[in-house]
Amino acid sequence: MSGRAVTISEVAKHAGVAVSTVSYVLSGKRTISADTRRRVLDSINALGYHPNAGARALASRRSNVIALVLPLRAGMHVPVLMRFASAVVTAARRFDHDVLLLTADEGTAGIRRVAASALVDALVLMDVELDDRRVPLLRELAEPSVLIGFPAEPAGLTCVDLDFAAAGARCVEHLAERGHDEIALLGAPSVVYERGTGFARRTREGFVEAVDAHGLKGVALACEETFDEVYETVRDLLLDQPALSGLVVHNEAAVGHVLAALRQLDRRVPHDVAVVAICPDDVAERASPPLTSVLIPAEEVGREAVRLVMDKLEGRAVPDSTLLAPQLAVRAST
Amino acid sequence: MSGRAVTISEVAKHAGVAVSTVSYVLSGKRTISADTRRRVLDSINALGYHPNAGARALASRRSNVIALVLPLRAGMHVPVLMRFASAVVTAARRFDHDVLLLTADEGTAGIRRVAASALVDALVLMDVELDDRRVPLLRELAEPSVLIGFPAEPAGLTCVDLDFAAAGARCVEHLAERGHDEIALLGAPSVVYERGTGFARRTREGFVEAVDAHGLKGVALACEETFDEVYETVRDLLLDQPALSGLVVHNEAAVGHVLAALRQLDRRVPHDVAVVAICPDDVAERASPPLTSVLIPAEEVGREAVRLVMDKLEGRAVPDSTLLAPQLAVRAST
DNA sequence: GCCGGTCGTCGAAGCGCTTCGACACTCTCC
DNA sequence: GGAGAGTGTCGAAGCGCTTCGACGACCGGC
Repeated sequence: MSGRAVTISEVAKHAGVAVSTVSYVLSGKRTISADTRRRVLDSINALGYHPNAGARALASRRSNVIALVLPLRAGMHVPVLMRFASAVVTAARRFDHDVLLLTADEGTAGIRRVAASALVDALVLMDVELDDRRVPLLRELAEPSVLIGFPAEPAGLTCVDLDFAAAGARCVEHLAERGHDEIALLGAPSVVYERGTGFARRTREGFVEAVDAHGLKGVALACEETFDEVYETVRDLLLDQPALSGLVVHNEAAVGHVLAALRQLDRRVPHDVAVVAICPDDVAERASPPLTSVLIPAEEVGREAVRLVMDKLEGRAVPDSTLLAPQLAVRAST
Repeated sequence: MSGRAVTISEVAKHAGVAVSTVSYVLSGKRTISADTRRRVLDSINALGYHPNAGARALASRRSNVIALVLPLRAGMHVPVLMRFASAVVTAARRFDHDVLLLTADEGTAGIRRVAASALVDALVLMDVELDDRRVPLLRELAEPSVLIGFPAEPAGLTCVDLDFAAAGARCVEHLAERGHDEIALLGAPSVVYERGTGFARRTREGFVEAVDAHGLKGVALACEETFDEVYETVRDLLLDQPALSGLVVHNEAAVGHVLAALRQLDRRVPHDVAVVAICPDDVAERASPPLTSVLIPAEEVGREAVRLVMDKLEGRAVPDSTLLAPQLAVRAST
């Protein structure tokens, strides 16, 4: 292979047509006779032609690349982020776009750079905080963007996420249906609440409201991620509330430790304590016992984010806010 | 913001110089007087100029983008992959390159596409298998590439990785020094061995050889990743070999379960059983007790991979094989 | 049989940048 | 004081593609 790449004009010569005709065959922006199209396509295959991305971007003012901005911070459960990322890449390919990976090291400068240089057509930001430094920048950018997660002031932005408040409430409902009336939420590490990450707070709010609405006794706690800290938290919780019989865990990294702690404290799941998790399906299924859970629909969220950003790119109107309904999968833990 | 972007010719006009002069100021490929350079740089700042990536790629035949190919398969520990990825992005930025994220959904077609369309200048592939379908393709590509991990037949390729054989051996040595003479390796899930992933096998080989060399009794087992399976594996192991006193764990996802299983089987770490892990530092530190470990130097490997690929891009000779020496951090578990 | 309207194709003008050769200077050295 | 060797700058030719306007060929309608 290698050598110089095949260009569109070589294809045109080979097929006996004009360069522009080849371009129109590829883009479909003008009608081309079936016969000509056939000849052009054959030549493309015969020569192994691939359009040059730079030239195409220059001429069309579209790079067909979107940026995926991944902060990679403490307290985030990385496998979940990765599933989002993977879903975004797959979805973007369906729209014939590639994905440029941006991390937070560069701060907002990276976003500015790829937008100003027309390296990307649009942006998808993940793991958005309530007070996110990147948000003001987005507002002044010409490029469309979509956020996965909600900032404090989402007006004028396009955001998509699982409806975490509904997820928290759904877990409470499930436990209430099962007859538990004294329950607790073990949430994210406290640093995540302090940072004001939206999804953690929204889950807690949904939990608290549902507890009130059902007239249950319930408490919401932060939850660190080492075994020892989790053990202490669970032990103290059971000491305080011996009648506690239901637990909602919204912390992928801690969920295994919670189960281990319950084992060590001689509480059987689900007999003594029922456990509902908010976590990806694979984590729930791999746990012992497999956990009843509200799944975090990473694939769906990623796909939706891409769909929205493509709509914006085409100038179509999109809703400011897209909340995906939680789905509860009942397994052995409740 | 927005509106049309500033072009190089506007900068040239503003500074009262030719377009080519601006270009040379930016690239440094010809000498420019300090005075002219100053004026040009001022104009660039005043106008907020950012070179158009597409135009630059077209004219220079360099996109300043490298592809990062991430398979995202079963049995891989995702946080580790992510740390590699993050390191690659950061390192690439130091060379003024961006990173395009490719997953395996497209198979080898994605690699072919981004290379043929000149979207990327070079490729970094992660999580390489012994018999990797992507490898033959790399050989026929004009674009330079670097593999993180080793295929079975690495001749003519550039590969970089932790020296896993040395890591396995290092763990054995450490346990031998501590006086343990009956030990075991708990490795990756069996599917990973079957697939022929290099690092899992190389660790096992290093382990086995070192066991022989030190005249120890040792066994190497695959290790699944649910608690129940891990528990059974550990229980059976201790049943078979009651005198076993040292464990090497090379499986990030299972390491927490191994410790939980030992707790449940009333074996104290390190008093009854010493545990050495091969895993990222944060996992080792977060465990209870904190684990003596050979760290997986994701940042260093990622950085090295980028350095190598940039060298190749510049036409410099690079070694076929780069093995990073393992480093053992002693903590509370041995 | 002529007019207006598609339909299918072509040629050319860019898109914004890099890079090559040329040229006008200024030094340096014999 | 003139040859030779840098310096610093410019103009123009692309890089490979998209897209616009133009135009011939063919259609049906009166």
